[in-house]
Amino acid sequence: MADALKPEQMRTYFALTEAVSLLQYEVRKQLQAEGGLSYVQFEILAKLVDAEGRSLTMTDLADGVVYSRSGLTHQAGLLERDGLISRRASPDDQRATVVDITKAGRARVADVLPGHVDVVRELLFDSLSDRDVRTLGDVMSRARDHMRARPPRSAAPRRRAR
Amino acid sequence: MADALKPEQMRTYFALTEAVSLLQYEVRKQLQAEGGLSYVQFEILAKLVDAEGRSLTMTDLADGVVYSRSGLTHQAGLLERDGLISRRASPDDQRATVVDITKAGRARVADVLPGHVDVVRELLFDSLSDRDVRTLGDVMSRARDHMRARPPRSAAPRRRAR
DNA sequence: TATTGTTATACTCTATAACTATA
DNA sequence: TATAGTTATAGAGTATAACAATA
Repeated sequence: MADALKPEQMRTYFALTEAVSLLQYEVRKQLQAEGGLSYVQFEILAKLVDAEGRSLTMTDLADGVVYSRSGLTHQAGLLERDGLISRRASPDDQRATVVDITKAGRARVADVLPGHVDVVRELLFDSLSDRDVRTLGDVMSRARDHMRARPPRSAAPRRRAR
Repeated sequence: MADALKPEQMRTYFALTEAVSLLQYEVRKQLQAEGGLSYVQFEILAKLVDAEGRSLTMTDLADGVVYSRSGLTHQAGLLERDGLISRRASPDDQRATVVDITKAGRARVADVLPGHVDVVRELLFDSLSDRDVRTLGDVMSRARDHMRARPPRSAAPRRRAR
């Protein structure tokens, strides 16, 4: 429980958070401007597109998104209001809600995706070599898996400040 | 203007955003739980601590933070209300507001920093070798510099979706 | 009893625009 | 005219807790 990070770790942490913050800012702006979508809404639609026809439950959608259930319900409500998704009771489990993406939803994704990709490429990948990209992917995949493997969100309370 | 990222780029983009998202979630939770601070508030205090006595203007603080002026004013107002910073007119430029961190502000940072560092180490650095850390730092520093070098926020309008 | 999902509600964050004051 | 900062206001996101329905 040392009280500081090594200088190299500090530098890395700051570079990582700052770069990602800049990227996120631009990505959010693009999604909003070109598709009227929040980032979460885009994530939901992208997951549904990725599901390739299989319909997903609210729980499936929540999985991997670090939001509360009610937050997801809210966002799904907005997407449904705009006709981008539809919801219905699951045939298998009457408690579950099954979500499908609509034609309009797919069209919306198709609308914003090119711009989204442009932003990511221009901001992030234009400054990285293929080798950098692979290395970055390896390192961050490892980090992500490590974080995912942690005890959920109900881990032991963090150390007391003192 | 190709319409897709290479598979390797996709993988890297997803790993990066997912890992950082998980990290941010935990960091925010920790700062709120142990110090009642939003992430932005913590950033402001950290910048002031880092300034080592030199006082910063609101513009200095806004620099590097991708928020609106009014947002910064709001957050600074909260910090001042809680006695963590103080504001006064600049002696040099009457238009400017000079911000200083108070004793209580420093104490608050000292309170939350250990827990903050713990979270970052446990979630991020525990899964990375020293070599990974250096590489990640190099790559993300380059990316950050590239993003910072971009035309501000008033760049040409993004490509039209089509 | 546990799980799925929604609702009601309240709070926080952020942005836009109008405004004051100084350079 | 341009810059520094604040205020007022409104909108969007998120969370908590209570709730209904099903497993």
